[in-house]
Amino acid sequence: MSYTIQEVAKKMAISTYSIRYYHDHGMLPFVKRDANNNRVFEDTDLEWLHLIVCLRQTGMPVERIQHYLELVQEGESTVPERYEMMKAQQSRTLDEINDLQNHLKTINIKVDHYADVLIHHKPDSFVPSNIPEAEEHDVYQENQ
Amino acid sequence: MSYTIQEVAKKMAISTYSIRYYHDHGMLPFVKRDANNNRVFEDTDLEWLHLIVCLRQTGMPVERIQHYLELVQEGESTVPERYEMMKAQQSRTLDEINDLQNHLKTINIKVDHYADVLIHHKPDSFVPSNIPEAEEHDVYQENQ
DNA sequence: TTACCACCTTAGGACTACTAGAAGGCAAGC
DNA sequence: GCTTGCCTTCTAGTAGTCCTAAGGTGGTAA
Repeated sequence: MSYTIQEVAKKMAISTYSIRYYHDHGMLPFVKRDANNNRVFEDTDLEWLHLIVCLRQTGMPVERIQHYLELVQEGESTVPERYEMMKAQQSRTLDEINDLQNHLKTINIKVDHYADVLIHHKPDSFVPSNIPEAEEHDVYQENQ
Repeated sequence: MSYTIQEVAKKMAISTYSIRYYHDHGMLPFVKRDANNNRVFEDTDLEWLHLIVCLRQTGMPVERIQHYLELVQEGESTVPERYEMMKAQQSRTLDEINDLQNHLKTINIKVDHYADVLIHHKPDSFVPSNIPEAEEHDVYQENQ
């Protein structure tokens, strides 16, 4: 199966700008062109792109993704480094999900509060946000 | 309690650059200065900042956050708009958590695969990513 | 045949939200 | 008096994405 850039954008739920950016920066090395110089995407290109989108949306910078894709093409000797990269990305993503779930609690409190104000005519509190004790971070070190 | 910018950065797990950025852009309207022109943060400022960090990290643009904070200061008449904003943010965040959990599955497959290659000496597959059917999006509309 | 639409292309600039560096002020300690 | 270390402001740079301009191609329809 072949796809146009538009079809791929729709399938992956990203913009055509981003796809061209990834292609122009060497992250989609197997994409072909047709007689009119238009990009032609095959299923393997979609698999590459799927991984790129996955890594990008879990916070890996483009430069690291480029490095990872080079490692894949270098072959089996690079498996240890790729393993470490994926483990790091795994724990990053778990942390991010955890952070988002904590943030969701804060947002839920806001939603519930405003519903109370609107439906039960409770007074609006000016306090913008209550900080749960557990959300304090004391491990953060700047400039390291 | 009063805090320096450094202490606040540590507490909130963000950089001092970001805090200054938020302050300079009017998002921390109550922050005082000491005799040496240094920023002095009180507990209410931490509450504001906590909400800013929460909204920012769940994807709300700075401009929208500024607007929200203006609404809070305008008083109770703006509760309906604030309610809509928080509900939108709630569903955005739920979607993002869901996306991350799907991406995590892809990463988990990679980690498991590399572990297999390293420990059980299975061959490395060149296939970068298998695209689950369920992850295809056909609702995406570009330029809207 | 000409007009028009819808898609593609490249090049280049604008934008957001930081991020970093330079240069300097002030207070405490030796 | 000097160093250290924190703070300040100002300016410039960055990543990644978005957008526009200007143009090419193919299909259809009056």
